[in-house]
Amino acid sequence: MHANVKQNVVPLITPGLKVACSQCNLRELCLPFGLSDDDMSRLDHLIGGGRKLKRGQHLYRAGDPFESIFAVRAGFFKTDVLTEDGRDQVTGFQMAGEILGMDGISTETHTCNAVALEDSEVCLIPFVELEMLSSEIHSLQHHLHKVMSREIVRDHGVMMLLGTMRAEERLAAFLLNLSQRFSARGYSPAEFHLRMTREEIGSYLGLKLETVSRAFSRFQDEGLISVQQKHVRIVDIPGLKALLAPPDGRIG
Amino acid sequence: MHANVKQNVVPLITPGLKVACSQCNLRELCLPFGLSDDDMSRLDHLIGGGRKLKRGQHLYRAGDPFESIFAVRAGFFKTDVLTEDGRDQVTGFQMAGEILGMDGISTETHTCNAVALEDSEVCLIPFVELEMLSSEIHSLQHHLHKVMSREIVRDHGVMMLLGTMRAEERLAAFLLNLSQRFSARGYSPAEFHLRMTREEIGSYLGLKLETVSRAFSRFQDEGLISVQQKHVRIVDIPGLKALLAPPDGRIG
DNA sequence: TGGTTGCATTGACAAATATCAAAGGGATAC
DNA sequence: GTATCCCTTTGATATTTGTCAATGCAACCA
Repeated sequence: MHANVKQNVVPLITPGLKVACSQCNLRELCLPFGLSDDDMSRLDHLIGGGRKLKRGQHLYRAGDPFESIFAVRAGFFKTDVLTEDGRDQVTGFQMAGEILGMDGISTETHTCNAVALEDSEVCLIPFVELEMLSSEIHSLQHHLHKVMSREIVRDHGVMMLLGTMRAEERLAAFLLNLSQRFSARGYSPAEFHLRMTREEIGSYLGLKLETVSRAFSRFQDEGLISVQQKHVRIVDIPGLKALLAPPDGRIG
Repeated sequence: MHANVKQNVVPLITPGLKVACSQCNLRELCLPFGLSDDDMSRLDHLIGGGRKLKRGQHLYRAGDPFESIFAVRAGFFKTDVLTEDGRDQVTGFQMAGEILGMDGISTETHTCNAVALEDSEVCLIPFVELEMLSSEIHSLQHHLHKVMSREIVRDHGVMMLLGTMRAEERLAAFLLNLSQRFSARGYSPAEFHLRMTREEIGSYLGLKLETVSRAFSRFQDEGLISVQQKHVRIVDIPGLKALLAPPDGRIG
């Protein structure tokens, strides 16, 4: 882990790493969604190459000057916020096609840390240039707004989770969310590897790692999932969904 | 309350309600921030008039088609999300100069409800036209992005609160946040009226209303605040801030 | 003005989750 | 290949918050 910190001092842009939205199989999930071929190639020219990160490396840190947003090309990230008083909250996990770094726009400084949870690859999208291009291409401008808005809506969902659900409901919602996102990327919705630790899941869900572990075990005992360390197989998706039923379920 | 629902069926645009950013004393807090006089008058022409709402009225509801964002001109709002399974989460409280409705951009449909908690007034900002103008006025475009980004950062702060703080810490953070926002608007940071019920505070903070009430009482017993129903006076701001000190405070 | 209704407070108890502690299992580094 | 370290699991107990219930307070309506 300390080794990674050291490597991270110099931002490792990989100039040879060719990226082209038009060739990318994530284009339907990512920023170029809905662009014409012509507009997409203009976006291609803007994108400042790719960058590879090893597991554990930071893509950016809170306090770094904001210059670009990032599109995850491959791999898996977490973002987290640290406060002066020592609190640490994981605010999200990002996978291929998802956009990172929009928190930095408001203060021109990143407000959270983004860390690769496995060897990963991102596209750099310089923000000043993206704004310039998006004033020319209306559909790009609108899609950028949609991406930012989607992040706001996603955050509201997390607030709902943290504000109204109990431990097992939170974990069920989390697993179903991962399942759905893997599925959208062509992976199995039922079987996947968790890239994060129990502690990171707990931080995201507002629980202690022991509580997360116990909930996993309970789900397994109940035949909802099969779990071994980081490998998860969802056996009973409807059963998991049923856990999210209303707290006043007997009434409704 | 039912009377309000009825009134709300017809959106009450108030055509006579003159609004002009250039004359508005909220312009430093609101969307026109940083615009030249000339650009501000272009924004003025775009703004589709104002709308007045009585306490309890909805500005918009989840499911409504998205057309505009709104700037709070006067008054006080809450936003909340309802799920099919009957959960209800207050996602924010908005006061003068703050922007409402950005959740609707992503799906072209509002995803939450916005309700006036006192008689209020908003400016309508038609979003299609705002995008058109912002492709011409770079500073407007950039400021819009900052406003959306600020919302994302704010949401991360709420996640931190919900994920890592205990009941009294949450309430202290909430009161300090209100205090700071009232202060920024020229009101007393120490004495204000809460526009929302204990239940709404609880929903926002992920607590039951009884827990909120007990925390208020405890703060009063400890001489941190003086509270009588909805009237709050903060007696000891540093004391409240100290409550947010690290959970591992003995160590650090 | 008096009653009604909704909101707030408080108490006693129950339930959920955190904390502390110990031990086992895998992955990683040497 | 083996030792180490980190992650995970599980148990016993403590703490926090929720639930249920009763009462009080205040504003609003008739």
